[in-house]
Amino acid sequence: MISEQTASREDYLEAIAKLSEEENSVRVTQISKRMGVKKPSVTAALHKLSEDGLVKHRRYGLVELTREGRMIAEEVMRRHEVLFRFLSEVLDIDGETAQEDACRMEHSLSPTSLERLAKFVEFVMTCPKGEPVWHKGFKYYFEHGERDQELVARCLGPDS
Amino acid sequence: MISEQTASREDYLEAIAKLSEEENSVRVTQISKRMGVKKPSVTAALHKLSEDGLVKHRRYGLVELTREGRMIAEEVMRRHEVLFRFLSEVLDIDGETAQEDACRMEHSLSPTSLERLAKFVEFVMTCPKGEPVWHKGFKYYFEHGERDQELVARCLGPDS
DNA sequence: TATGATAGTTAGTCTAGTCTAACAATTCAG
DNA sequence: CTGAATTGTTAGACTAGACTAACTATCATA
Repeated sequence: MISEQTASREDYLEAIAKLSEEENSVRVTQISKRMGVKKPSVTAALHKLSEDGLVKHRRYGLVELTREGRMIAEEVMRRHEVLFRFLSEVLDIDGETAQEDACRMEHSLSPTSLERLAKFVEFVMTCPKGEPVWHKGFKYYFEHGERDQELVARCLGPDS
Repeated sequence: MISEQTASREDYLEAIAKLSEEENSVRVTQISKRMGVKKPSVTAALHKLSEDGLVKHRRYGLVELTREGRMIAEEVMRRHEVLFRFLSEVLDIDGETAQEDACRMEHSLSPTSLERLAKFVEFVMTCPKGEPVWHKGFKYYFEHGERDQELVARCLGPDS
């Protein structure tokens, strides 16, 4: 289960999943608009995804994900979410760029790296003492091109 | 300059660049082997890259990158390198997985995120005090599923 | 220098994914 | 309940990128 999908197919599944959350029914035109693709392309894609049992779609009817389709879509959305949070929260990249990059990279992150990256973001963003000093130090570093000596000094201890 | 390339074209340029470093001349067969692609595919790709002025190649002859081709290849290799180092050194992903992921993601990282990520890796791996405590804490965290209280305690100060 | 091995190319096929143009179904207003 | 507007589909063309089979250069060596 959770067969390998192309980037394009993953994008369709993801778009359908998001539209399902936002609207109470999903139609070809909406998918077309959201993905910036013409309607015949959507019809063709739905045909193939239908054949593979990932979506339900009858001519002129509504579009729905099957259980398997939804699982794949959720997997893709998770990859997107984790990448987006890493880029925007940890690296402090602006939201628009982070979204665009996440959209492209979400198709090429292995499960191993995904889980590790998720842990990383969680680790950094839920430090029990608030924003870690080193993270402030990093922001200073990429903004000024050099380390903030005051923050370095606060990073005490022989091996810290 | 540095026109947009497809993933496949970037892969060819990258392979040619690496072979140029390793061997003293580059031929179709070598590219074919390295990329796991049949020779006619290489010929076809070289044709197109030639037309666009990214490689020099005469029938039955050697393959070389033009100045522009080399610039693109170096850009791609930099993306690969930065992603690889992030995955393997910061996230502590095993080398093989890190290489595979870097190979796929290297085609979808924007210049903005690339530079920020490079700074991040540099910041983490060249801490003036050696490996940062928080980084050890992260390794403990993903190995054990929870924070090492001793390390948390060492992360002192009101807002650290 | 002739010849077999190796290297490279050409021609043609296939798949995925997109598009346009034209047609068909559905829906909604009057 | 009928016709225009909207929505969706079909048919057909195109591109990128891969493949196989068959052909052609090139090279090395006897």
